[in-house]
Amino acid sequence: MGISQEVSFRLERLILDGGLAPGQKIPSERQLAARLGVSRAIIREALHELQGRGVIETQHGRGSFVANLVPDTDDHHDNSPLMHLFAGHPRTLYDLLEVREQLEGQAAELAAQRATGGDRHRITKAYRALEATDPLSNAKPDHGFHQAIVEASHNPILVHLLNGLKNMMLLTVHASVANLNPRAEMRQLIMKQHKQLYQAIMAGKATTARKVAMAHVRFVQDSLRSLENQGAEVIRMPLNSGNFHENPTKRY
Amino acid sequence: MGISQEVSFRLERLILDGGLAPGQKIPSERQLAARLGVSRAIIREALHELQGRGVIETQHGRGSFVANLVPDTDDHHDNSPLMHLFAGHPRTLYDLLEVREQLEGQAAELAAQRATGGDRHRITKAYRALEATDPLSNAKPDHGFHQAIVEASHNPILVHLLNGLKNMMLLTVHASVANLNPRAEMRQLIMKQHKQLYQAIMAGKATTARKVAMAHVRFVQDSLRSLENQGAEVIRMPLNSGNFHENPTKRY
DNA sequence: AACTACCCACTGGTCAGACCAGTTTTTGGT
DNA sequence: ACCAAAAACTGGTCTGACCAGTGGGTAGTT
Repeated sequence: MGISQEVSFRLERLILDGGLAPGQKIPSERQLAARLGVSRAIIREALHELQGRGVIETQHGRGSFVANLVPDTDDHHDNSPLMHLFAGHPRTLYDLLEVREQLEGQAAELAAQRATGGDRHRITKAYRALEATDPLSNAKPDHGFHQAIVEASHNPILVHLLNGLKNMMLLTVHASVANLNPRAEMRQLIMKQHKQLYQAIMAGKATTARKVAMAHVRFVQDSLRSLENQGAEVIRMPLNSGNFHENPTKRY
Repeated sequence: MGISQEVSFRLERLILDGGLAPGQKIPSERQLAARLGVSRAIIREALHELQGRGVIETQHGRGSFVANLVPDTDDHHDNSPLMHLFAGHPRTLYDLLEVREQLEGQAAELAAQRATGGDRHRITKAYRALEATDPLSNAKPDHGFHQAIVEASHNPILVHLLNGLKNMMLLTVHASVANLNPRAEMRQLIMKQHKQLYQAIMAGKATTARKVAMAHVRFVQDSLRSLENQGAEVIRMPLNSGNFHENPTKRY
């Protein structure tokens, strides 16, 4: 193992084992270099590695600080490699929606073809709940409705994939965007889409259901895009870079 | 954001977008530095960050390689709920193909729209290799061809999902079925489909490419079904197949 | 005394070039 | 055709310099 790795391990050990609390400042690069008897370049490489792991955060001119690594340990499903790929790559969100458009369309089509009595009942129930929630609806009813449809496709693979994609979405997109329907027009459009989807599935119109579902996803896609063009911050950057601009680390 | 971070993002993006396969070598530090117009130190810091995230692995004297991030996510093949579905449920294979039909179709469509010069070159190369293999071809060239197409879609999510599905296929379907083209007619049909797909993508005919790709998957589906009706044992039950997971990940 | 401007001593960020240490390829002699 | 030395790669480390933000302190102003 190279010196660089050794240093990064040593630093990590130091941080985890002992005195250094989240938010605390770690010695400057030059100090570390002198104290550990290595060049500053090595220190920088080691720090970048820790940064990649989300152990520390660095601020130009101020120093490096121990990151809040609590979330890192308790839900480890969002540090999956795929999530990392995602972090901070806005385009990937659209890649996601691109795929989702297909799968959601297929789910709707299959649901229209295959929904049993029980499925129809569940879908209807979810749809009514969707209609009921008026103004500041959270995303839950929406999710329930789509979930019921997907399950009615009777394709476990599809259920699984869409579930995964949805989780990624939720992790990536600001919650506020998830219910991006503060504007009345938009809410009405979405409700109309839901209604069309519901009716198509209930009528067993597979092709229509597919089209409507795909249009729905595409609509969401376009909405996000236009939001983004308006300067809204759509993507949430996990762990590093994101929050220290707007929310500088507390001083001590 | 510093140049270093920018570079690491750019590299990460390159890895995903270019669909660089796990295990694949990335350019040397000096090459990257020259090509991106930054110093080697920056490249090293960026690489260390990616290393910290587990995106790449580095070997002294040899180079840096794209880490196996897929196995990490599909490493659940033991405890994944998805795998449980498979055990003893032949129908799941068809569910799989059902979804795959969609995604392959989309991949082909996007490839036709987005393939760059490099993509076209890779696809052509894979296609020639496919043509060359005459009789008892193993599945590798076929896989290479499809893989090249999927990667040309420039949608990392799609790449990831199809990769996962393909792995499941391999785990589920008897190898003998993978090359289910002992019969000349069948082989010719498949080759014809490949040709059509290749030409459509090269010609940039997105809709045609999608249709052909979907038809191809459906053809495989039908073939498997008819094989099954002839009494062949198509499904391999993962649970009692002993050591199937000793080495599911491909080497490079 | 309070406020502002400025300077200076920090911090991290980037660069250039050199050399060491492994690996792979090329080469040259048998 | 073979095998071993040499050359041409690869990453690993060091050095010393300079740029770019940050913060504290100090001198000058009000």
